[in-house]
Amino acid sequence: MASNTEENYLKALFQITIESGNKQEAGTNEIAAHLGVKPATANDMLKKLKLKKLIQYEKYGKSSLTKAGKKIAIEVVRKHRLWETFLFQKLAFSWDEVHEVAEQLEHIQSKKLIDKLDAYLEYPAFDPHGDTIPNAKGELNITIKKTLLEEEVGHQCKMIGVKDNSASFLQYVNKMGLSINQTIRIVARQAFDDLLEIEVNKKISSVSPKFAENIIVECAICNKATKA
Amino acid sequence: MASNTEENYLKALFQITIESGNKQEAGTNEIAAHLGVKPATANDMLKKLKLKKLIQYEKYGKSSLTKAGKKIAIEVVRKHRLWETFLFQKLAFSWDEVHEVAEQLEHIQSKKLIDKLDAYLEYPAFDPHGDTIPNAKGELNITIKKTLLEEEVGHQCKMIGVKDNSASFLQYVNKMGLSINQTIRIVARQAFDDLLEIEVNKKISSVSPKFAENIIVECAICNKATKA
DNA sequence: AAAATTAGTTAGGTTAGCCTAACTTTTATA
DNA sequence: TATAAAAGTTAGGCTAACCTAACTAATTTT
Ligand SMILES: [Mn+2]
Ligand SMILES: [Mn+2]
Ligand SMILES: [Mn+2]
Ligand SMILES: [Mn+2]
Repeated sequence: MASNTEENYLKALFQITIESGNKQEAGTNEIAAHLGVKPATANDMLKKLKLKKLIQYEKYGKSSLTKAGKKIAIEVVRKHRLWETFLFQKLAFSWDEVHEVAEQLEHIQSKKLIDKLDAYLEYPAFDPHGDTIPNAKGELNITIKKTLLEEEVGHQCKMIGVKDNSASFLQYVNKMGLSINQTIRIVARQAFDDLLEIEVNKKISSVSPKFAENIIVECAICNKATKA
Repeated sequence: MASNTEENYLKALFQITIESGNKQEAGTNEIAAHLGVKPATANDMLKKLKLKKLIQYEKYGKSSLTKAGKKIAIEVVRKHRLWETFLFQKLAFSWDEVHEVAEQLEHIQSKKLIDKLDAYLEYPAFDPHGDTIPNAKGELNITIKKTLLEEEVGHQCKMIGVKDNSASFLQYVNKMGLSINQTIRIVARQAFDDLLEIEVNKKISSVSPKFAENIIVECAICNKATKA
């Protein structure tokens, strides 16, 4: 069983590699910076994780997850995102409050708990930030985060998250009648000032490009999801 | 901020003293045994907790909680019991599965989380074992655990927990139409064989004394709750 | 009251996870 | 290609939470 700290390293490596850039590896300093520890500390841990066969690592080289390490990393990500969804949907936490608490909850060890939580939330596909939630088998749909700004005119999409987590933006979002899972239809894009006309709940309104690029959407029509 | 381990020691001291016996103190060996560590280990921690002014302790003497220590202990107990209630009521865990997971969840640090969870559960007074849940102010109603066996004939009471957590007993309980918060009326007590006639959901049935002493009830009529 | 038992303490040691300071290897730049 | 900068490693040290073994104090038992 991996310790909380080991889980954090595996998650960091996963996020730096698979999620962010597309190279399947990360340097010691990069990992250390991501976790807020010194390179010397990360170095110790990388050697330990290698011994446990959770990562591949050679002196002076980059690190990458083994199959076993990736499995653990994805489980942690799954727990993190399910807890965020729980906090947001059931306990009325705001977007910007969920992450910190989920950092703690993601280390609770109980397969049963997380699978029951998943069922209780009705198997959500996305967390409140619009990130994909891996399923119980560890399958993760890596959807390219698409924003409302990029959505095509005429298409109907679903809001699945936000990029900006500031209270002011979230209030603005609420005022526009938008929330997670809300259906949005793109009515038109004004060439003159780039304003986007959208239809929400049968009401048409206009939003700025700046606003639109902070709304994450999913579109059944132009979906190009891939399995990881 | 107290570490998980410190919290466990404070909770242990609380449970040994206030809850169990009625002396407000416990010995080093007793605490060590309760936590499954060696006396030498507990001794180290007691000295540390004394330094932090969370307990009173003198060499070769018994230990007791200070006001600050008791506050933390009660917060941990509150979290433990609220999480147990959540697992039981919302995630359909059985009585005997909740404790282990709650041992982990009780250390999550977020005042907001626990207060929101409390609200979400509609401020429950008892956990699935029939133990009182301290409120947000740290007030704890120490109700003497009363069983169905001791309930008076004619009284109407509410089932708040069970003593026996075995799967077989729980199934039996279910079969009798009983569950948490279920109202039970005591119809009669047969002098001949001590069988208890109870009314549940307008249906009358008989239960053995052995059965009755494993059902924890609360009775509005004969309630003698006290504040701690 | 002495002896035996139990309770509690101290000293010294381990491991995980962190650090700083000094060093080495790799990579970038002149 | 030499040199400087960046990246990575090693050595040695710290604290929290555990341990064992040896000790001392308090409490029973005889
Ligand atoms: Mn997060
Ligand atoms: Mn997220
Ligand atoms: Mn419990
Ligand atoms: Mn309980």
